[in-house]
Amino acid sequence: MAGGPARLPRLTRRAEFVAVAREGVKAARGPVLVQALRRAGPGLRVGFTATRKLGKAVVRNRAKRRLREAARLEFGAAPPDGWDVVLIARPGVNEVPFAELRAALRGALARLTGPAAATASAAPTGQP
RNA sequence: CCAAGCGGCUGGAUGACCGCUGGCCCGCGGCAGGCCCGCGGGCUGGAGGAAAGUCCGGGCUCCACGGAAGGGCGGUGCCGGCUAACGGCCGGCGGGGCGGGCAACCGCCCUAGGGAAAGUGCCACAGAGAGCAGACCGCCUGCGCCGCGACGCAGGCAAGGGUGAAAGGGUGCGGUAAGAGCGCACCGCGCGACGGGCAACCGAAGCGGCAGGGUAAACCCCACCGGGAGCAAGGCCGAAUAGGGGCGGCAGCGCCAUCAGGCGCAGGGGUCCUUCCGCCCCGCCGCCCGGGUUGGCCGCAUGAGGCGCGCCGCAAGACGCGCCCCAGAGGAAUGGUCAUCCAGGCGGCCGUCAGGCCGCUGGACAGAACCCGGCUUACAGGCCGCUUGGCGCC
RNA sequence: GGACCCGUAGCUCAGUUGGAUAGAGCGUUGCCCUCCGAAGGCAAAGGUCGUGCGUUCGAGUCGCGCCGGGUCCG
Repeated sequence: MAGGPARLPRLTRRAEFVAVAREGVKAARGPVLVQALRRAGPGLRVGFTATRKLGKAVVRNRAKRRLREAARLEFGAAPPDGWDVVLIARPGVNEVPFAELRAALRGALARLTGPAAATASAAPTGQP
């Protein structure tokens, strides 16, 4: 089928998260903050963050699970190619309806990686 | 039936679609093939009673291995039992509280509970006096004074007042100048033959005129226990390589040898300190630099394991038999979206108390990270048992 | 995974061996001063000592259990 790989390629190293936060662009929509960084290679890599300030372990784990499921459904059809994306959970991520969470993610991502944002974003590979 | 207290158990169910992850099997591809790797498919397993806090106890691993004595530090503290062990659990004892009863006594609940007649410290304020006894008001006798009162002096006393958390037994009678265990009775207290109990302890003839205030969650004493670090322990593979380098300090004696060096003794170090012994290893100590701690695998899930039955025990638990295998992630799986049902809550309607129907709402605390045994803390709702009290019925 | 530290007035902090009035500075409020304000002066209010239980005659202080915040090592 056209569902792509079952498991999205993931960001795992702390350095990768720091790079996306420092050099990428970001947009917040409701319960989710999206950071994105243009990358040289093909494909899409995603990382998920839920800080200790968000809540206890059960709250953070659930937040990342909901974000992961939303990302799977949103990115599965048409993954933005050549991007590293970090999804950061904000308060309310576990209380908002799931459709709303998907819409927020879709909106933020469109602003960052859409055609209008391609020119606004600085030279993607021109980092020192 | 209701309420309270105590103890224990449980911690929604079924299904659909889309996903994650461990194991087994099959197919395709990489490969000459197996192993292995990638992709796809099928079957199957996939959070907790607290997974939490990290407060204790262990297993396991490393610190080269082992033994003895002393010290320091830390912990525990009625008795007996259970346990691998514990600061845990069970059963008793002592103490305290509540309830019932005239009482003896009975029931429930709580309990960090060794030693204060080894020593040291502290006991503010008040008060005359606070740990050693003490005299402010006061009581009594004598003298000044023939008598009485007041006052003064000398002496006796500690009953009463007053202070305090606590004032060197309490009440009553006798006794006395006034008093005092000074004497007596009862109560309290200390010692205690003897008896019961494994023990804590219980009972107790008799003796004693009453000594020994409190504080050890103050120091301390006594008894018992404890080496340290932790799965990022530790090991293997890959990669890289060097049992690495620099500076400063200390390296004694003897023998052999041309040198390099070797051997023996001494000395130093080796996971709290000191001393001693066996054995092993190493030049040693301090500071600095470099490498490495970024990958993969093992450890890593058969265990003081669960469930059932029998049997012993008041119990905690022990034993025997049978059956079962029951999570293994790694920015970290066990999820997302719904439907119905079952508890619960709210509102409305019907109805003879019972109850029935409809709609809405709605599921606590919380997420394994090496593994066990406990403790503590969080927790919606439901269930069971015991005790006490109230009401109703027989 | 492990080792610790700190919670006292609105804020920053004192408070020794337990002892009875829990203080200081800034801030707040009121009054004075001034034409008005600032500064200054005078005065006052403001505290479950994070929380619960215990030891003691007596607890901010001692013991235990929790809650919250923070630090360090790997």
